Amino acid sequence: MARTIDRNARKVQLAQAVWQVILDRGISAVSVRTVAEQAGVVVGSLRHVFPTRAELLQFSAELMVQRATDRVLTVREGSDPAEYALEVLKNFLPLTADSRAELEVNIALIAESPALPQLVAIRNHAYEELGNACLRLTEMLACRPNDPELVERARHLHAVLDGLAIHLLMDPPTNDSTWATVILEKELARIIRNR
Amino acid sequence: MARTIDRNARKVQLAQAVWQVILDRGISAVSVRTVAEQAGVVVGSLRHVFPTRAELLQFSAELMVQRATDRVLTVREGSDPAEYALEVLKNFLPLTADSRAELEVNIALIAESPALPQLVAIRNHAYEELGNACLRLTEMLACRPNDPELVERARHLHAVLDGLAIHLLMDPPTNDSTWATVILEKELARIIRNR
DNA sequence: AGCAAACTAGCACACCCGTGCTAATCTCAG
DNA sequence: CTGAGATTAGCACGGGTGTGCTAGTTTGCT
Repeated sequence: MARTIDRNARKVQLAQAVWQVILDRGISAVSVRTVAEQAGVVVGSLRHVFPTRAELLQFSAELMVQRATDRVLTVREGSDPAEYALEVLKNFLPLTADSRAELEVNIALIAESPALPQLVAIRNHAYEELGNACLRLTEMLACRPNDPELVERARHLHAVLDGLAIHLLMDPPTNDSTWATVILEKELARIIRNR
Repeated sequence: MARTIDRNARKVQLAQAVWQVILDRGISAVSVRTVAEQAGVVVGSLRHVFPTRAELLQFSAELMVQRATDRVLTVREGSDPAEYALEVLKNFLPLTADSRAELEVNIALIAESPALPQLVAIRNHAYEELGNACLRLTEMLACRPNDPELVERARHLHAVLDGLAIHLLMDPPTNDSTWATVILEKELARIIRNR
């Protein structure tokens, strides 16, 4: 054997190159050549890890979802449930350069799904997970676990969350974005008030 | 002179071909050749109307915004303000095949904006218009025109609207979608209740 | 040291890309 | 009918695309 070295690290490096190309030049500019160049490797090396373009994009999408998941798992449950919920949900808003890029890439990959059917499964899974998270937080805030009535309320919250995410993406990144978290707080307060 | 015929109709025909290609094969598949083939014309003819690819995509985006605007303008103000507001806003949700395709194309074009900077201006304009519409409806429902306090409430509504739009896009088109309008009604009811 | 596996590097092919360009065809005003 | 401008048709160029393929090079276990 030889350098069994971090094959996964190489994959991550290449996925990040994919993201960068998407951010800089749009999804149409993503090719094995542009990505390899962005990553500073030759095409042959890239194709040793990802034999086809589809595999490259699929991994890039999966890693992005993984990143978001990991980020939200770092939030520790505190004393105040509302504060905890807010912290968790803020992780799904593009408030930092990283999460902003994440969302931008996400949208680009969704737009490409007609050509890459594998991507819709990834997207659907992430969507369901986020929906479940909203439901769990709603049940927690309302202190009524397993109440089917809360499903609609959770969907409402989920809609606000994704809507805010898009609106933040429209604003230039330098703009003040506290208004978004204020609206999110209001939405959480509604759930608590109606508990 | 010769057939000064509907040059604009031809443009519309080509724009629709663009949409169809995006829907079927993703934004990356949009080229002058694929679009011309989809429209049933040769590349030369397409390029007589749209000399460059950028012009083709720009017009396609603008027409899409125009379509949505036209659609919403057909709603007549009725007796019940809440009902009127709901009808207006429902036009921005992908509830029909047409509006669904519209949103899908919209997202694809947004994803391509790094490569086509003209698209972000179109997108921003549409976004602002929708924001203004939400504000006007909110003021109407709350019976408090020009109350700056309503700006945040209108943004909240706007977020719910766009969030629901995305969620409807995730669901297969055949699925029941009344839940979305129910949530929208609830959001409007909140505005009225707090008037 | 030796060697097999992992990795890098790159050539080659057939195909699609946008666009400049010319020639043929059509259609109506005169 | 005639001719001019609108429209269609298509060739050609340089360049980018994904991927099959073959050599070189490195690496670490035995």
